[in-house]
Amino acid sequence: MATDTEEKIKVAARNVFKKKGFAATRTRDIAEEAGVNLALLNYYFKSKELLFNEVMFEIILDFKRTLVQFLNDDSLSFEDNLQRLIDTYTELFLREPELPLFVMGELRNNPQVVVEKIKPADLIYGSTFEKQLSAMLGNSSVDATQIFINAISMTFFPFISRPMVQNVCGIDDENFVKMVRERSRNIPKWIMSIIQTDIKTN
Amino acid sequence: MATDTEEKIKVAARNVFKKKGFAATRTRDIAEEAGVNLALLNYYFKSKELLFNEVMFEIILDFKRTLVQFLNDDSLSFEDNLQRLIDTYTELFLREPELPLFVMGELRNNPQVVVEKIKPADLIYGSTFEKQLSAMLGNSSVDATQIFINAISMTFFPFISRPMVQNVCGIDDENFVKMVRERSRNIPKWIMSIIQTDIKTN
DNA sequence: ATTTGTTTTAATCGTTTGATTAAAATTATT
DNA sequence: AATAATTTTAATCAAACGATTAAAACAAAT
Repeated sequence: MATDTEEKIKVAARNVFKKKGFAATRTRDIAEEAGVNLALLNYYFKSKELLFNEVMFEIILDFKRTLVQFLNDDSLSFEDNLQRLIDTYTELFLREPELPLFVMGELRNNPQVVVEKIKPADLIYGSTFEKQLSAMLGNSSVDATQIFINAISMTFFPFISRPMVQNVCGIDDENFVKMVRERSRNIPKWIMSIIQTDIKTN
Repeated sequence: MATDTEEKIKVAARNVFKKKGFAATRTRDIAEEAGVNLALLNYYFKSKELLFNEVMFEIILDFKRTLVQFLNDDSLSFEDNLQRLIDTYTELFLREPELPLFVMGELRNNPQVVVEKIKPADLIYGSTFEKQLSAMLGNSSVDATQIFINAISMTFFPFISRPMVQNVCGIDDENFVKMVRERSRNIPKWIMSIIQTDIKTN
């Protein structure tokens, strides 16, 4: 059972680490953000590194949860499942804008750890989602994985390159939210276009 | 005219900064990588921060160059221009795998500086590429910018999430290269699918 | 050949940073 | 209420880090 203080530190650590990454955050930043004495970080979490690991694993799991949640629902069509997946990630990233870049950064710093925690291959292969997608593609030349990568790319990347996107589109924060929500509605349609053209050309 | 030493430092700094980011790199790392005395960094570049800025601006400009290069060639069709753009970024990222994540990281740390350096809106609007794309879309419901974002997303994101992609696809480094090259050939086709479906549904 | 200017080096400085400690404050137990 | 255990605090430590310095090594100029 986590103390009140312990929880405050964890929340603060999550915020600061997410925003600045491991190397750029000082333990004093976290202590200040938590409104807590510096020594308490070590009292509860031993070291900066262990605190980071604990926080990072939680973030990674939040990230993974969305995937797990909507990959195995066979009561919905492929397109509806895809729509839900994209919607959920879009809303997650709207709530926590630093999440995607943080995860990608960790993926660079600790590829094997992150991949081991998420195990994306294990999640996708054998899932309802993958079966639906494969069935739809038939013996098309491009495989299901590439289509999946396209969907994730189109969903994630605008958040990672947000300031650039806002400049290109000439929009403020408020309209960025509208834009990604509209993209979220469009991406399944776009994916279906890709699939269908791909089927026809074979 | 840059000294030999000065250039060695810059090259080393570029490599280390790209890999680890500003906060995580120590000046001693750079000195060692350059095979040069630590004090020479300050002798030639005043401070770690100024060295970083110099290196970062060069990286950002390398990044921008590809965009500038292929956005205004009206001797080629839209699809051919798109193909060249995607090919060039793909080959750039194969040569410098840390580039996309580094730029995105800087975009988070210093959004206004990076956007000001690249000015993507100024590059795109009024460009041949944008005119070709807009002409193709006509009065379709989705605008040219979204299509452009899709192309860039599908091109960039696999590099940013590389370890994840390699796990999902079950491929090693060598086959990752093959995969992104194949994607590079497919993305223009996929983009055309999106455009054409979008036109039809309006 | 001597002087002047430039580049490189080893040593060291002052801060910052993560971590520890010993005492104080608070809470729990008897 | 007295004692023991836990939590919090202020002060401080040692290591790491960016930066500086003074002297040495080297090159250029006269």
